[in-house]
Amino acid sequence: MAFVGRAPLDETEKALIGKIGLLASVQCAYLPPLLAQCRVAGVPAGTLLYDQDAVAEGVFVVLAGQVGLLLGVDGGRRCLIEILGPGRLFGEGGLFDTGRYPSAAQAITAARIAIIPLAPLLAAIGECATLRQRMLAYLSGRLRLLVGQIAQLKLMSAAQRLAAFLLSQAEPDRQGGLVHLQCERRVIAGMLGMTPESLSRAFRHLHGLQVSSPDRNTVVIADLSRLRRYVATDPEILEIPPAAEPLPASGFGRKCATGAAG
Amino acid sequence: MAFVGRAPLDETEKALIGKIGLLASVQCAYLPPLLAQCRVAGVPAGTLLYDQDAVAEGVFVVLAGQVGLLLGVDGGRRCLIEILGPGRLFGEGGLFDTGRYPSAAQAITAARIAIIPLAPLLAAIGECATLRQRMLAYLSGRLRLLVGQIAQLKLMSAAQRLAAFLLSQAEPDRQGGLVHLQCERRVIAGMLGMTPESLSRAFRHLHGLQVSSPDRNTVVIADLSRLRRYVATDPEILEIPPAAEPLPASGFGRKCATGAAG
DNA sequence: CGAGATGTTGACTTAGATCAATGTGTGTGG
DNA sequence: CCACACACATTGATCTAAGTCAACATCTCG
Repeated sequence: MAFVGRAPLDETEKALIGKIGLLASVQCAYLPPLLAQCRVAGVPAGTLLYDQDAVAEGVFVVLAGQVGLLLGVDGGRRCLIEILGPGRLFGEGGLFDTGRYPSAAQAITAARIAIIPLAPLLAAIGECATLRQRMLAYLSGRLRLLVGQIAQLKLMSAAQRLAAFLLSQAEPDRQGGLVHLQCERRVIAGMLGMTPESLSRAFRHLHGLQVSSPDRNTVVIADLSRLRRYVATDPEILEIPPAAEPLPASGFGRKCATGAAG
Repeated sequence: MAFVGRAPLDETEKALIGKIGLLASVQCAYLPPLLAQCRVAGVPAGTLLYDQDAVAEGVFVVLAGQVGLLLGVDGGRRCLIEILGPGRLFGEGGLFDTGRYPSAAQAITAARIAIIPLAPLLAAIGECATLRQRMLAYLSGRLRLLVGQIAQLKLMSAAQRLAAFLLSQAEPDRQGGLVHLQCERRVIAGMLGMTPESLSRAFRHLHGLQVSSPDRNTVVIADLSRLRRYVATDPEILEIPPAAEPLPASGFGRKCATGAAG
């Protein structure tokens, strides 16, 4: 791994790692030595932290900056699956079966990354029931998120996906919200499964719903609930009647499963 | 749960459950009593086995028939995430954190379902290291599959997704392969994220690659490797040069990350 | 300041959705 | 057993969202 420098964690960094869901408030004798074996590295933007199918050497935590997870399909094309910010764990994908990283990880911005070596982590998971439980919960949570992403790609328009993304990133502020985009638009476009051009147009579409972008890195949502309604809506039409419950042997084909009483 | 009948497992069914990845060849004192507590139920097509967000009562194994996992997004629309055949486990999504099912499950065809009650399963996982390991591996595997699906939705055309699906289902047969589709086309269309009409056209598109469908439930692939090449290909163009490795700080935006030496 | 990346906008193309019509089965009831 | 109805599959004719291509504006950085 082409990291530019490695050092032990300082106390602030230990605290950040201690806050991530997986390790938070675990009382486990294995944890302090695990943290002691962690190393931290600063990497410039664009660094490939590991490549898809490489043998897993450890898991990672983003301390600062942003990291992208990239998946390649046959034929060399890659797509951005997820953008990870500070506090996010990654590289755990192949830990428990293949032993290889299922996707590649690349620093989107300059970043600080904590490296948790494999052997002591696996040992700790093997010994500590809480940690085990956390790991299972963590994987379950990721699974749910990804399933949600699939549904979004299948059911929602580009503008709706952008709206959903903004909502997921927004810090609430009275009835509105504020979003800080630390990364480039093309990156966001990639994650939302569209081109930068389409993203630009999706933003313009959302202007009509009082979403404005005073500068490149900021998005202001004037009315969160209105945006939520937009996301929950069939493209174009507002205020649809509640959908019928899933009927026996139907409701699969059409995008919208509401054609019951026709 | 509106099951039409429950009975203990017979030996054949125990054998099938014993073959699924999660439980296969686990020597664990907790396993025989766990299997003894399982029940089996026959359900007609269309039965809703559980609904999204319902409190989890157990996990399930498909013994016969097919079960669909449906995820609803806000607004009542649902989409088919996965089609599960015999031997597949489901309902494990919220076991380790929320305690609720993250998606709904519906019988696509008439089906036989084994029900594994929650408490003894969790107990077994808590006690048996192998089972734990299997559970982690199982979740990791599912995670990878879903990530792959996301990439497919983002990068591949409808016909390519169909081709990938067929390849994943094909029983190899010399250089060709045979696929048995037990479910309706509309169901397949839903899972591939397209309409039945588009699926029909995708099939016609694949006729050009020697994929034929002599009857409704059968698809014959004359040349598996040719179809694989098609899946691995940028839409339209065959025989592309190998892609450049992911470059520092680029390769996110465009669908195809191959614009290096231009 | 200039060069190259990045973002936006417009014109155009296209993949796939939608709508509508027409087969094609697959029961169901007379 | 046949006629009827109904769901499913296919086909064709549009329509539209999003991709593509190209021009231009902007930003960043050497």
